[in-house]
Amino acid sequence: MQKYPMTNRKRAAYHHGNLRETLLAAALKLLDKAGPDAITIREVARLAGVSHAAPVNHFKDRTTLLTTVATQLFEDLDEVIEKQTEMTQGKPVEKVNSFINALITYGLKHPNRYRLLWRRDLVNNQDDALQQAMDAIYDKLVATLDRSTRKKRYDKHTSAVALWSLAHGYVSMRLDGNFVPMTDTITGQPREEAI
Amino acid sequence: MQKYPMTNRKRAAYHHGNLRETLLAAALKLLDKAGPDAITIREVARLAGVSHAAPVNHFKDRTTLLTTVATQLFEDLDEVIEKQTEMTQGKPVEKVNSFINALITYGLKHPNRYRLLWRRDLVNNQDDALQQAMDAIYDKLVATLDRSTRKKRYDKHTSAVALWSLAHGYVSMRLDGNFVPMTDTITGQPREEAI
DNA sequence: TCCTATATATAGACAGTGTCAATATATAGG
DNA sequence: CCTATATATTGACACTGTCTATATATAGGA
Repeated sequence: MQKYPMTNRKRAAYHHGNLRETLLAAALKLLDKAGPDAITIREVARLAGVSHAAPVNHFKDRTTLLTTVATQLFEDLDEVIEKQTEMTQGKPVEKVNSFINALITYGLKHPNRYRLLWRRDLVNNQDDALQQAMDAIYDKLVATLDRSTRKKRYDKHTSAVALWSLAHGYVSMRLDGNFVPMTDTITGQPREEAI
Repeated sequence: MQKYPMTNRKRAAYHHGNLRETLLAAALKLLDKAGPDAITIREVARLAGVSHAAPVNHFKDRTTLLTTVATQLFEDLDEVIEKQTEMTQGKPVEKVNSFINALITYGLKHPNRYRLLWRRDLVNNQDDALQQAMDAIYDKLVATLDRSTRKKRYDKHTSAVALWSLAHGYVSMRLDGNFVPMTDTITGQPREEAI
């Protein structure tokens, strides 16, 4: 039993039935293939097989669509990091290691997703869900960091921002192709074990 | 004696005479005012008082224009850094300090210029002049770093990339408004003396 | 079952964009 | 003076995001 009847099996009905998710999937596909700028309302609609104005019912405008995509990506990243840090044994500081490694690995593995994450010009930075998703990751880093040291030489936010900066700067430059490609210059070891 | 006669003092002649520089100045103005995306061929032409297709004679396309602007900005930055490090006294490592400080200060002082510097999607990354301008700065950091330590614990490129990453990541996040605005969390001192 | 409010879709228009082609005008050099 | 070349204009095209008006489908109450 279908929720929305179709006039025939091939053509979608006037009402798509699941357009919101279809649009998000199409946007993600475009993102991976051609980067953040390739996500246009009209192309996404085209991929979903609807008219160019249909998406407005689910996303007020392009910014809203991209904000939703970015939010989902942050949530994905959070999950990845969660898994990585969770299965890490040893001293607490090893969890910090895992955290940063997961971040870097994600960036190098999904260049265009990572790029969208930091394209503040493409999203609504005031969006609650987006802020929450970002905060969740940052808070996790701060907490992990806080548990990793007995004597606090630096404020935990200081360390968190410094670490995150280092990782983000590194990934950005790797993705941009700036400077030397440097898989193992930081530690002299394979990157997956670096930092 | 003007190079190109004018029909009257108000209206520019058919031939502008100095359009290339005028376009670059207009682009910079737009950049500072409204960011990289605000630099459109047509708006730049409008500011210069020429038709929308006139710029093509000086810049093949928008990417070429933005590449030229970015190149000039890198050259500017190089000069600023040069001056800062040059007038820095004390141990060699103080020059490294100055270098990074100059970089961060530039970013916080000229947010939109700094943003353009790292918008690889807007420029032609294969452009010789651009690459040369970028390399000049990076090479300067490597050289400064190399002179700052007797015993090399790390490869100089390793240190350079790490330092640059840290600074760039930090500035990016400050400009994006991510996390806490943190003028002095890194050292507990005013930023101009930090790192 | 019908009726209506609401959700969801379409089509068409508008202003804006980059870029191209055809054309016009100015300048430089023999 | 005359012509090649540099530089500018106008107009067109295919895109874009967004808006309006309109059409259709669904859901829920009478």
